[in-house]
Amino acid sequence: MSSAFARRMLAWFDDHGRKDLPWQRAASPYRVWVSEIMLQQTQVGTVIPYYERFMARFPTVCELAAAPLDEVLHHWSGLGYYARARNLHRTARRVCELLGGEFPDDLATMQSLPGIGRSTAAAILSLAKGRRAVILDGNVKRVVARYFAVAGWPGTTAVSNRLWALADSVTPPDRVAHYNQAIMDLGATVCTRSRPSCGACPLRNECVSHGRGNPEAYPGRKPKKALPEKAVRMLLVCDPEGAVLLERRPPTGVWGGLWCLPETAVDTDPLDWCLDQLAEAAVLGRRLPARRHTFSHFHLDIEPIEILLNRPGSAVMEAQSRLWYNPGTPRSVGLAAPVVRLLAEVAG
DNA sequence: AAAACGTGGTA
DNA sequence: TTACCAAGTTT
Repeated sequence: MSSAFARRMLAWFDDHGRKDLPWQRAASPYRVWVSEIMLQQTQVGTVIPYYERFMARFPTVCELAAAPLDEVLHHWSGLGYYARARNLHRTARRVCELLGGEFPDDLATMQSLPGIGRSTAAAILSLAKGRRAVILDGNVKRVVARYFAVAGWPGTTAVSNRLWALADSVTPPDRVAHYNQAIMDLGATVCTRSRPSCGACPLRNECVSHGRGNPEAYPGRKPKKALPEKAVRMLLVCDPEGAVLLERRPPTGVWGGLWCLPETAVDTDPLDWCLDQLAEAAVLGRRLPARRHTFSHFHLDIEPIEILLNRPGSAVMEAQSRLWYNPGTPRSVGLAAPVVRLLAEVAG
């Protein structure tokens, strides 16, 4: 039995829903899974080109499992939240090697896979397998919070539990793939965070916050905190052939597993660093303009300094986690966005 | 429970 | 320029 909420949502979907997104064509658990991971905290327009490149290179879960992590991170380079890519690779190996290449049929097993939480598990089961499963992403939270006028910030357990229960109560038993797509589409295109188009909403007559004239008050905002400040120096150690020294980041933390420029404290002498780390004498090159990088949880002031070596990097002693990267002949490794920008500036 | 985890768009 | 935040999960 389906609610008026669901019936209106499905009728709206038939006329206005999105039905031609890349991951909706030939939908399969693998294709939906990759899209759902990419779409976590990331907008559709940003994801599409990454998705197309990724699926062209890794058409099946076992081809993804067989690939080196460096190549997976390479295809993720610039998308952010790189734990998603590391977990994607781990889950691909598990599904290919332990589950015979098939994704699980139940929510609990699906959710036990790395990087797949409650909402993503439900999205895969409903969108790719037609199973009734309740999703609660940012769009659903906004639609439900406004429709029922649920006060408070969804980051708290109490509000989150309430939203899950309400989302469950309006999710119909049939056509769940269309329904879940519909409520996400409505949140993305009509019930937007600011200036929602309530005149175009199929739920406006029953929407509590619309009735009260304050839909934008929902969901409640996250309490704001001052972001910590950090400052680092990034070394562009260049050899005569145009190669730049990169270091692999630790597997956890910011840019985990990616190759980045060597970082030092801002008061470290870069030439001393070369002597120390590379046993090489060097000269200072250009000083590039400092830039500010804003993460979701801190500010990072980056002070890039170019250093010139007088012999090829290949001749210089290199540690396990270092490589000489020549932008002219790029290797298939993951690079953080600020590093890509800096390399382009040095080349130009 | 709260913090960590990226990047680009928007106001 | 800064603040806010988008198809969340993990620790």
